[in-house]
Amino acid sequence: MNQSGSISGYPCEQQMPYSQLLDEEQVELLQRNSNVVSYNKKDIVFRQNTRTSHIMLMVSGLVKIFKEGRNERTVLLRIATPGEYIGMMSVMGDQIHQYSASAVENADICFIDINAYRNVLMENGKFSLQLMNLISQDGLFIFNRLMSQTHKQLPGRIADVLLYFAEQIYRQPHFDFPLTRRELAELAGTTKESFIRTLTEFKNDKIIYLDGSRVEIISMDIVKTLSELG
Amino acid sequence: MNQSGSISGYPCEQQMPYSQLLDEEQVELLQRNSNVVSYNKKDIVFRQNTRTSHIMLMVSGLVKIFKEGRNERTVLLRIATPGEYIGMMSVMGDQIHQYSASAVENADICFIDINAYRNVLMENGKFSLQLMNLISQDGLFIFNRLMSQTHKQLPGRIADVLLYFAEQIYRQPHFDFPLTRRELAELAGTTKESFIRTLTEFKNDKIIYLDGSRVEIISMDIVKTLSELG
DNA sequence: TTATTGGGATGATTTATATCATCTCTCTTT
DNA sequence: AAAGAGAGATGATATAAATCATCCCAATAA
Repeated sequence: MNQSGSISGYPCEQQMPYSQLLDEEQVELLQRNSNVVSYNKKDIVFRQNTRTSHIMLMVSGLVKIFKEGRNERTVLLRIATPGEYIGMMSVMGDQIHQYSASAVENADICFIDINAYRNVLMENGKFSLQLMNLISQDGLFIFNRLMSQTHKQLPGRIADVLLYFAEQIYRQPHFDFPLTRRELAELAGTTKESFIRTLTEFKNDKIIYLDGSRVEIISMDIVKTLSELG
Repeated sequence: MNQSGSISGYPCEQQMPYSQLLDEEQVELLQRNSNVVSYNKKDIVFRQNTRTSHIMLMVSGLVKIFKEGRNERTVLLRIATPGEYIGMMSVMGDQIHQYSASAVENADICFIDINAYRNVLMENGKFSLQLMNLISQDGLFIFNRLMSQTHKQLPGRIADVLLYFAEQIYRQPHFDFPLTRRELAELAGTTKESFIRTLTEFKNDKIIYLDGSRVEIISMDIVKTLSELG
């Protein structure tokens, strides 16, 4: 439930998108105002409804971003991978985290002081425009994910989850789910039981190979079709 | 289905958020590169999957932003009011409109050349940061709306629609729906029939007064409770 | 003027999926 | 070694909401 190590700030630059647009002075400013924090699997990074304190950039590992519902229902929005900012919309928006984040596997996250970062944005228009682009992409992505959850039915949503891991996270058609069935269900906007059932059907229909957390997409075409048909 | 008039560019400045952060030269640059286009009720402003061409700022009227589903299902995301940008996330994101927009009532929209606007962003860090804030807010807003649609059941979603008009659009507890029942249903993420039924229940329960498109929220407390309980 | 179309409203029926109830299996914990 | 505790799996049941089928009414077209 808590943070441990804290190494030098320099991995931040490597992972930071468009850091090549920064001049030496700007890099150094960010450097001086960053530090990397390590999290263990299941550690909470931040909780929704708390004030934002830093810009956070994934250095290594996986972190899940989720919304905890008042009446128990929690929704998993996305899995953040190295090189991605987390909580950026909230930092730039109303300064209150709109969702929570926790480590799915051990993760290092670079914390950058907001004011230093804003100063860089203020004086570097190109960098600033690129960040705007990232925030927009991020918004559109979550938007599409939620559209999937709202307006597709189960098989389409499960297919979306499979495609998400295969295309966005692992970039290959075979992988191990890094999440429990319950979490996967939250990612698909359904219940654990329904998720399992539908996944089992996919397995029986030979669309995927499945053994525990091991998955191999046998027919990518069918998965894509299911996703498109909704 | 088409655009008509086209007046001088100056209303843009009045409606543009944070225009007070611009210097005279920047205002003039935007001025020279803007023009206002008038739309009649039901006119399409832009269609999803088309390339973005301009920054668009609402000057007057109401415009609905919606996603058209392949298999007929269309989702109404929000109603844009004067002073709001439309399509901004797409312009700043991947340059392809992710949704469509059409006039709900006669509307004037200021079209600003993207390059002129970007130039201003590049040289005016404060303005740029504020825009980032707007985009983030916008993202969080749509995010919350879709969360409502995904994870609340009907009464909660209908309550959300009522609150949306009462609080965001008209800022008073009595108003006329500017949309048909079908469109309202799309806003609530349901079908026309289910929407009508639930609204009728609200009426029978004396939570609202309802006559045609006329609505008066009698018990704001109950509506808010319904929204919160989901 | 009559016919046609589209919105609004309701009842009856169907259906997708959540909920409930078990059962097994594997880890921890003691 | 025994006893929980939690994950995965599967069948039975319940239910919210979609779909289907009408009907009315007002606006527009022929």
